[in-house]
Amino acid sequence: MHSSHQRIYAAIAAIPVGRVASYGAIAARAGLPGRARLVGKLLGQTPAGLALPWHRVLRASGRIALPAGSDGFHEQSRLLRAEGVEVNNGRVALSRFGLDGDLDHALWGLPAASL
DNA sequence: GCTTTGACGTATG
DNA sequence: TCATACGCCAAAG
Repeated sequence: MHSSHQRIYAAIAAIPVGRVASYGAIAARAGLPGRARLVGKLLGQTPAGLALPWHRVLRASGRIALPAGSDGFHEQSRLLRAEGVEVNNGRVALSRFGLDGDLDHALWGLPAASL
């Protein structure tokens, strides 16, 4: 059985440590092109405690989707910086940390442990 | 089964 | 860079 959220979780889990991806990229990676909102909604409903690198998911603009100043916002910034991702005022340079950029998209699918 | 709800994306000004 | 509009459509109620 392959529920859409299962594939979405898998796509998120596939983001290498120290890299980020947009909601749209996750959706596409999950075989659901154009369903970025579904990814966001799912994460919003996903209970904390689930071992998922949700913090590596940003908007297409490279900004943190959560409301600036909220707990989640700060939490996400913290988790990203802990992995070496530079976060400035809730923004990340996708040109350097994004998988969508022209960087090594080949990293997709590689288990984080092998990096 | 119809309506509302999104941690979104792209286009446009 | 900000705002506004519109598209998208699976889940939740």
